[in-house]
Amino acid sequence: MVASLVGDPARANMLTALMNGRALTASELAQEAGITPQTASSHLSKLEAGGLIEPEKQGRHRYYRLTDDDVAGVLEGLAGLAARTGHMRVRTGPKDPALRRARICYDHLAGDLGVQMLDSLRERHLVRQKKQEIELTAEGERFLVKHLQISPDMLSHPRRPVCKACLDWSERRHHLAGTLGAAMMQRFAELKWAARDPTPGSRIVNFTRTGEKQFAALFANGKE
Amino acid sequence: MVASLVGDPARANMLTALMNGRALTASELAQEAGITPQTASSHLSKLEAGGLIEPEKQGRHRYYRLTDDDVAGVLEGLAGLAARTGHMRVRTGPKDPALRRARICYDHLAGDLGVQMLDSLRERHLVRQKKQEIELTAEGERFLVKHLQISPDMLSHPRRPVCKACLDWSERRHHLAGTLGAAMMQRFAELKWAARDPTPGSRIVNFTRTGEKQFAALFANGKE
DNA sequence: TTCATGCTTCGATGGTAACCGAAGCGTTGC
DNA sequence: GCAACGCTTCGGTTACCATCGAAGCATGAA
Repeated sequence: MVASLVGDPARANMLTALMNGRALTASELAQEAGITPQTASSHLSKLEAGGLIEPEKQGRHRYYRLTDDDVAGVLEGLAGLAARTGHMRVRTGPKDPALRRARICYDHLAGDLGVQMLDSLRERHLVRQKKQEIELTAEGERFLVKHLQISPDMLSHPRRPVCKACLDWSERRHHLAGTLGAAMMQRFAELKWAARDPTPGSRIVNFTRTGEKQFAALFANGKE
Repeated sequence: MVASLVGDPARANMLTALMNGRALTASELAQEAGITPQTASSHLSKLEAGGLIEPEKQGRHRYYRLTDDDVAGVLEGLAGLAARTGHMRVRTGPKDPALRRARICYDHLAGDLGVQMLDSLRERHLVRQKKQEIELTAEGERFLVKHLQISPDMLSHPRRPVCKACLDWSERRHHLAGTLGAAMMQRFAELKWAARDPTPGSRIVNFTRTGEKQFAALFANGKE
């Protein structure tokens, strides 16, 4: 049964580590799960037999990746159910620091930097938020035009809200979604501040050195 | 962890028995799983604590049902993965023929007819699919407007893809999910082609006589 | 009240599987 | 050749948890 495979904490940690789409070696996965290589080897053969992961030999390394998007989708679903009950596993969210820091969520910025950005906008009254509803203020509109050359007209869409709060997987706090969230992410890419990781299937967003500085200056946070 | 709950064979059998959407008593579930009532009781409290099932007291009976469609959806997904490896549990898919033919998966159409629909769309190049990604073609958009009065603008959603492949529990093949899948199911209901079974909690979708004809005409399949 | 039914709690038992140490095997590099 | 490295296999230990018998606690019927 597939569920029992995912049910074991060690295996669940391994699968979580593979959720970013990249392949990892057996030893890396062992370290992720906090177990010895020989135990990990046993787990990995079971996961492979169950069709959840696929191996790829490369020299003396063995890389493992999730079999396909169906597997990833079911794992997301399970994580979703787990999150509802509040009975989250101890290790919450992605372990990969890069993935934690900045990643793509659909088409906008998520992770540490995404949360920080929304915090900054809220703190300086560039947006107003109550619950999931976010509203762009007049100052906010001026800010966007001045610093990011984003005009409010570009943002309206028949069915999609301009601003929306999106719960962050790793941070458990909100980041900015909606057409504005997407437009800002696109602008960061155009300005060469950041780019999606070239690895196929990766959700990591890499910031350049200067991009990170500019970003930090623009979205400074009072608490830091 | 949710997965470990589903992982136990006895609990899995109970959940499978509940997959038709109806509520069953504790003793019935014990019999389904082939265990004594006291063991079943222990399992049921765990499933309830995990948020997978909900109890309803009625006299000296306790009826249990799946919490909601999300739970059913994730269970479908797990069953789909299990089916792929050939390591199916003895009880394969839904027993009820009506459930096999057409049922609700989250908010879209699943079962024999759901799979047939996506097959037809793909075959006539109304959608393009590679793996889990499905894309609506220009012809597809025209088709939707002409035959189902569904305009593409209605479909965009900040957090949900328009099209998505969803692995079918009984058929082991994909059917159509996403906002389009939901919109089409809704349209079928509005056109009185089909309706969810009135039994509370049931996931069966009943097609009317004329509805079935219209559906078959619209989504004819070359192989049949 | 008294009894029957449906379900839960308690306590003890047993089987399964995760886990690690040690040894084995294949690959890479010197 | 030899050594280092990455991973797997084997054996034995341990911890967890599913399981059931017996008793307890409700509800409903007589």
